[in-house]
Amino acid sequence: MAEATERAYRSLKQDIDHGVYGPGSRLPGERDLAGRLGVSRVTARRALGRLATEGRLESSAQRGWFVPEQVLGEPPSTLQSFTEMVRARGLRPTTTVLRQEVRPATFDEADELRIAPAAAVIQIDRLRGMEGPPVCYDVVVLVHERAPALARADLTDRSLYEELSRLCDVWIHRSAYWVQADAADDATARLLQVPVGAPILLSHEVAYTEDGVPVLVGTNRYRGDAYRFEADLFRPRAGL
Amino acid sequence: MAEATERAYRSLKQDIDHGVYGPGSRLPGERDLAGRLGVSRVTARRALGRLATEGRLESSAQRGWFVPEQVLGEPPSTLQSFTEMVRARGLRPTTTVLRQEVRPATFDEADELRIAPAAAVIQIDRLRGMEGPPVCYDVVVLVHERAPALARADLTDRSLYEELSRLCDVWIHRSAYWVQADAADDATARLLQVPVGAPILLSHEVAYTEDGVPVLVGTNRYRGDAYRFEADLFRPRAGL
DNA sequence: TACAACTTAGACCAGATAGTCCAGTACCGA
DNA sequence: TCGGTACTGGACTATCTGGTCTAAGTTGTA
Repeated sequence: MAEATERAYRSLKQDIDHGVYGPGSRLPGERDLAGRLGVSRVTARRALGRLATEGRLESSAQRGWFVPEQVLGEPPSTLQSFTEMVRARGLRPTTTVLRQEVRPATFDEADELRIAPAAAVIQIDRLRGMEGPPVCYDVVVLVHERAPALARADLTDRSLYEELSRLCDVWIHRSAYWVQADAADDATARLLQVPVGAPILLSHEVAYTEDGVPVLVGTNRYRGDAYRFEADLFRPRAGL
Repeated sequence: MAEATERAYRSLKQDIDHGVYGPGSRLPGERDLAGRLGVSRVTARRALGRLATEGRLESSAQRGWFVPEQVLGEPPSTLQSFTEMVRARGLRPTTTVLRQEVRPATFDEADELRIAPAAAVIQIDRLRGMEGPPVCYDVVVLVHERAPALARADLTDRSLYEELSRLCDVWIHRSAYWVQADAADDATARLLQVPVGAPILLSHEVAYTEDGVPVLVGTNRYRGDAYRFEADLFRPRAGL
């Protein structure tokens, strides 16, 4: 396979592996896809065709390309919002907004978000639970310019990711994530109704759009006994 | 380098430096370029080739020459072994084997590993550190049949994943992972040299080959202050 | 003069590109 | 229910591109 086709093929395959296009979903149109891949439509079609022969994709004339539903499908390393995760467990997520204001960015934030220091950001503090006591204390800092509508949006019992998509037409595509175990400090213990020193899962996230533009940094503190972070990880084959 | 090639090289380099051809952009075709530079195509190609070896240009067959974007590499959502992670930080991983024996699988293990209950498994307990005090208490249970050589392999200061590949020709492709925050119990506290109740990052992993065959389940307990779990997550585009 | 190093023009190829046309599909408003 | 419209995958064409090769021309040096 030639170089451009190869690149397009790999890029598509990776997106499928990572669940960017989940099972059963339809890919963007060939013309759109070719544009995103930086390749002509004919080349994009060659890559799609190869994925189809491998059973990774199915085409339906005049309808589109689809990711086949697979019983044994590899669950992708998928980014799931708190709201989605709670709903997936059949519970109803609750969210209380503690703070929602526009302020200048700190140096660290400006660095992570690739904006000028002191540029306007929106800070949103929320307390989140699933029908019972609070489970998560959530602090999000967004670039004001990239999501202005969120400065005044009502996020009570709503998903920030969904509102970001609905109100601001911003879609989070990738997040750089880390989690570590920590002990609850005074403020966190009070908010999450646990003893000081209780185990807390501390997570930090920088979320990007498809273009690689950072949109928000989030810091979540979960009750250790009420939350577990799950992911599927892939191991790159050395040399490949 | 001869004179004509030298001239062409300098001219092109200057154009790139001065932003005539910006990052990510495509240069005019070789024939056109050769005309503008007042040299033959072969000479122009020599100059282009030299710029390519210097990393200032990239060629793509049948497409053109491109000015590389300066990329801040996107680390994929990658499975990294403890050994690899420690090495990536420039430290030397140390591993002490506490236990290494073949025993029948429990019901839970048989279920996760898709083997018959009481089938033979290898259990390996290790204490791991990076040059200093122990950081991780690591328990791995492998299917004996799928990796028999590991029953007697010496894993002191070695990576299990690497030995798995080297001795058993088994390559871990994907892992189902979860982590949660926990408090250190007596045994863990003693091994990791932390107070009872100190925050611990508890991780659990089921590792699969490319064929989707489960090979091992691992349970790691990390000192909360010494380890952080990192991943890149992708968000499936709902419905679109 | 002879030789080597460099440059040139030209041709050919497989791969890639933009563009067109077509028939089938989905969707929306009347 | 119907019709219009925008969009889709499928197929095809003409054109361009880098990669490779050959043969001839030019220049400088021994």
